[in-house]
Amino acid sequence: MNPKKFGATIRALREQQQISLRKFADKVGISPTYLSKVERDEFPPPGEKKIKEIAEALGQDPDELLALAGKVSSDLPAIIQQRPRELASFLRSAGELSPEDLAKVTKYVEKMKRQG
Amino acid sequence: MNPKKFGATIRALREQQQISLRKFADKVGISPTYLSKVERDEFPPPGEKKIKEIAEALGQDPDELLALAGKVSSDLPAIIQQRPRELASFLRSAGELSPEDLAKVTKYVEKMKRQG
DNA sequence: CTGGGTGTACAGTGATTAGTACACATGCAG
DNA sequence: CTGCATGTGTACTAATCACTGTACACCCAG
Repeated sequence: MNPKKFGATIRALREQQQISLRKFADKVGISPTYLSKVERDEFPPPGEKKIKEIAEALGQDPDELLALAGKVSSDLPAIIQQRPRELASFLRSAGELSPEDLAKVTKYVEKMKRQG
Repeated sequence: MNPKKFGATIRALREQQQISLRKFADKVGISPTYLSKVERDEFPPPGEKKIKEIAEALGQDPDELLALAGKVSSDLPAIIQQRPRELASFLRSAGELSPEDLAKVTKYVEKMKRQG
């Protein structure tokens, strides 16, 4: 989507929690320099692991934050690889579904899981 | 899955079509040296683009071949990023579904698409 | 016995990814 | 006006990725 909003987003959230850049960098295990550049979208977002730590520290959904960074949690590709044809074609269809229809599908799956 | 079967698989298929390594390398746009190493699983599989050309040249499903290579077609992550929460949670559920149940879900989606 | 085709060994490379260290400037508290 | 915290500019770097070129040994046809 918008490829330049990751940094701005996490900066805003960090400022809401009143944490200094250095403290936050330290908490998520990166250098302050790097975080500074990332927050101003001067550097691309970090790797998956760091993004997940950032999400945790900021109380955000990791998948959402990864998406903002133009990434996807690596367990999802791993799942797709188990059944490439079915899941690939599902996803390509799902891309065309309305949000409501997608919600129906999700409910359908939930039901199946409950029934075992 | 088996992280060392990609090369062996494409070598077998290539030999079935009776194409020489050099000709095949040329056809898919890589060097013979490289193909040789890849086919003996001495080098990791090539990038997505080349794998798709290989799939085409061998008449295989690209998603299947990509999966063998431990990869996923990049349009799928792109789709997931449109609705990270829903699709991530769907996939994590789908990972636990039996093949039959997954087939049911796929049919359900197909039906929705036909109905618009 | 040479010339073309087969696959392979060895050695490297250019681009990208995911960062780091060090030094600096500004502001504000005591 | 010192001293400490804040964020930032400059300059690298180590590792990985996705390959390539050159040269070689082998086989077989003519």
